[in-house]
Amino acid sequence: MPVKKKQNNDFSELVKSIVRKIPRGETMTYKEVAIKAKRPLAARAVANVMAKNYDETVPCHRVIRSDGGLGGYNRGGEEVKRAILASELT
DNA sequence: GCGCTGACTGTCA
DNA sequence: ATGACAGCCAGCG
Repeated sequence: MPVKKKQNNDFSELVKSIVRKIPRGETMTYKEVAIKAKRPLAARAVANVMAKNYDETVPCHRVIRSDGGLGGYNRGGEEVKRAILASELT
């Protein structure tokens, strides 16, 4: 019983493309991604794409909230975020 | 077609 | 600074 995930639509791939473009060590907020995805108000939809349709090709951990929080990938704290970033930076 | 939900965001109290 | 409310987009029942 696979987890419920969204289908791959243009929006999903678009969002994934945006996140994929994020340089390692850098982080982008859902809002920024949504804006680049031509949907400046679709921060939630972006989050959904990651949540239900996250790909290994998409470093969701580089996508954070506007508050500076991680969001839902690790849900631990900025420390975890730094750990991941540092890990890929290695 | 309607309503709910979600890894969200911004504003008001 | 914290809590609550409303708004937005997309998918699913």
